[in-house]
Amino acid sequence: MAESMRGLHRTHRCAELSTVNVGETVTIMGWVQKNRNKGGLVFVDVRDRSGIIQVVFEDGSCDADLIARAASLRSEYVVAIVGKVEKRSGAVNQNIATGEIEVIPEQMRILSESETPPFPIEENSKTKEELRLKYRYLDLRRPDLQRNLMMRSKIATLTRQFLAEEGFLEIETPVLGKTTPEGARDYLVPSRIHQGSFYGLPQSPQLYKQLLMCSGYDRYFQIAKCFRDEDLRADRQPEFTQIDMELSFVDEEDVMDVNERLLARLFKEVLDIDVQLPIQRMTWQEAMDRFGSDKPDIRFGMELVNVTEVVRDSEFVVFKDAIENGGTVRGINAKGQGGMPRKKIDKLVSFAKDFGAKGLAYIAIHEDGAVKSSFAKFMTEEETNGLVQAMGGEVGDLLLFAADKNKVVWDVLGNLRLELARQMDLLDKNEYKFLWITEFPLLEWSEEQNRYTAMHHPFTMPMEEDWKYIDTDPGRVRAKAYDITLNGNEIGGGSIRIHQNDIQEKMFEVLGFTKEEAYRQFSFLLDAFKYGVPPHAGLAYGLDRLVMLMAKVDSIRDVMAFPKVKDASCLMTNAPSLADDKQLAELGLELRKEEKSEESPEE
RNA sequence: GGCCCAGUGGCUCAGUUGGUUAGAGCGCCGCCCUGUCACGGCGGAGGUCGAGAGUUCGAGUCUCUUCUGGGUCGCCA
Repeated sequence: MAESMRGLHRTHRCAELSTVNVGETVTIMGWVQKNRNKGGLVFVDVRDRSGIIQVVFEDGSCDADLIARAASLRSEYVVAIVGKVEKRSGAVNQNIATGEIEVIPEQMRILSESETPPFPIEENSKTKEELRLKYRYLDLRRPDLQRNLMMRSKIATLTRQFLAEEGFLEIETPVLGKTTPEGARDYLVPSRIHQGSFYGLPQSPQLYKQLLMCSGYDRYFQIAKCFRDEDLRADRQPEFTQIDMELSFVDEEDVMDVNERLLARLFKEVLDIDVQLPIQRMTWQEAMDRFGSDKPDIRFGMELVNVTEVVRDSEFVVFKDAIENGGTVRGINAKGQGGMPRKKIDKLVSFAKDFGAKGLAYIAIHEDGAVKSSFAKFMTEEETNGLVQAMGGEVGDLLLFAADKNKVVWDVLGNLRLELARQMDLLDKNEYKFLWITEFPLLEWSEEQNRYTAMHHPFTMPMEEDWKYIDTDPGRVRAKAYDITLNGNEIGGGSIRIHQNDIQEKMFEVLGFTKEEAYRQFSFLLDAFKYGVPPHAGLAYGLDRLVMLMAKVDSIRDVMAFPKVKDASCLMTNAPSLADDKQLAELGLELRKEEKSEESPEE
C-alpha cells in the first residue's frame, strides 16, 4: 500500500551525499534499484537521477518491522528514507561514487509500488530498442540516458548563457507558418477556420529570423523545434532541434568567430576539452578533392589521389571511358590492407556499387612484394608501377580506384574511405576534429527537376567574384556559405544572406520561379527588403547531432527524450492516429475511400 | 520505393543435416542466509519459436507471403 510523503522533505539526491555528510540525518527519495537480503540484514540500493546510495537495515539500528518491510521491497518501488549518513563499516565499493558511505534508516515510507518492469533498468541495456521505446518512460530511468539528457540540458543552458553574453536576444518564432515549396517536404496542419488551407510546420525558422534582422534585433537566437517530413535515419528524426542564430552587420569572419568561441565554451564546460582556435577551414572544392565529402572526417588520412593524368594513356577501358566522358580516376590507399581476403574486397566492391560505382579497381601489394591487381592485364607494367608510385603504394598496401564522373567518384571513394576507417578501427570517439567547409557551390543541377536548385537555400549570398557567371555558367558560382563539421558530421551550417532585392529576384529566376510565383510564396520577405534591410548572416546547429557526438553515442534517439521510429510513428503513444469523423468534418476534410479504415464495408 | 540484418519464456541468447518432451544465463516466485554491492545456497513456475500458408511421415530449422524493429540507398534547400 502506497504511503503519503506528507511531512517529509527530500534533503539530498542520493549521490549528492558524501563523507562530508557523515553524522547528518538526511531524507532521500528514489527508486529501489536492488534489494540484497542477507537474512535479517538487508541492503537496499536507492537510485535517483544523481546515482545510487546504499541503505542498510540492520538489527540493532532498525526495529524488526522496518527490516521486514525493507525485505519486501521490489525493484522500482519508490521509497522515502530518513536516516543517518555513516561511513561504511564493511568494505568500500569502489564502483559507485557513494561507495564509502551508507544510510542507516530511521524510517522508511513506500511511496509507490511497482510491477516487475518488462526489462532491466540498468546501464548499457541490451534490450531491443523496440521494447525500450514502447516503455520509454522506463528506458529513460536508465543512467546512460539520464546522463545524455542531463548533458543536453547543460549544453542548452550554456548556449543561452554564452549567446546572452554576446548580445543575442532569444526570440520565438511561429510553429504554425506558411508552407514553402523548396527543400524538404513540409508537415501540413489543416486549418479549421480556413477550410482547405494548411499551415506548414517550419523546416527551420529561416525566413522569420531574416525578418527579425530587418526589424533591427541585430543578434537573434532560438533553440527551435524544426520539422521535415522525410525518411528517418540514425541521425535524422522528423522533428528535431536547432540552435538557430542570425546576426546583422557582420561578415563570415564575425559569424565564425562567435561560433568558434561558443563551441570552445561548450566543449570546455561539458567535456573539459580544449578546442584549438581558430578552427581549421577548407573550401568545398578541396574537401571533395581530398576526402570525397563535404563533411570530411579528418581524424584520419587515407586521402583521395587524382590519378587521371597517370592513367590518361592507359588502354583499360573503364579508365578510358571515364576520362573520355569528362570524368576522373581517383584512388585511395588503405595502408596495411594488402592482405585483405578476396571475399572482403568483393564486399568493398559491392559497397562501392551502392554509391553508384560501376565497379572498383584494386591493386594489392602483398608482403612478399607480389602485386595483385584486378586490372593489371589491361595495363603495361610501367603503367601499373606508375600508378602504385602515384598512390605512394608500399608493401602491404591495398589501392582502390574509382573511375567515373567526379560526383560519383567522390561519393564512392568518400564513403569507401569511411567504411575502411571503420574496419581498420581508426575512429576514436574521444577525439574531436572540427572543420569549417566554405565556398560551397551556390547551385546544384537536379536531374529529376531538370533545373538548378539551391544547394543551401535560395537566400544564400553568391560570392561577388562569381556573380558574373550566373547567366552563362550558373554551376560555377560559389556561395558565401559555410558548414561546421565535426568528425565527419555536419553539425551546423549557415551563410551570408542576400539582402538586395535585385539579387534575390535574380536567384528566384535562376531557380525557375517566375516573379509572380516568387511573390506569391515570399512576398513578405521581398516586400520587407524594400524598407531598409541590414546585411545579415546566420548559422544553425543540429542540436541533437551535436549532443550525440558529445555523448559519444551512435543515434540521436539516445539524446532525445521521446524519439520516433523508422516509419515516423511513436511506439509509446501510437501517434500518428486516425482522426474521427467529427474532427475531419470540422476541418472540412474527407479521406479518399480506399484509405478509410478497413472496417468500412466493401461495396 | 529498393537492398541488407534481426524476431525462440519477462530480458539477452543457444538450438547441428528437418527427427523423441525446445535449452542456458539473468529476471520472477518460495524457503534459507548478519557486511552484501554481478551477493550466495536449495527448490519452483514460466514457450501457440512474430503471424499465415506451403513442402514433408515429421518444420524453431526448408519455401512463399506478411507483420514488427534496426541499418542503408533514394530522399533530406
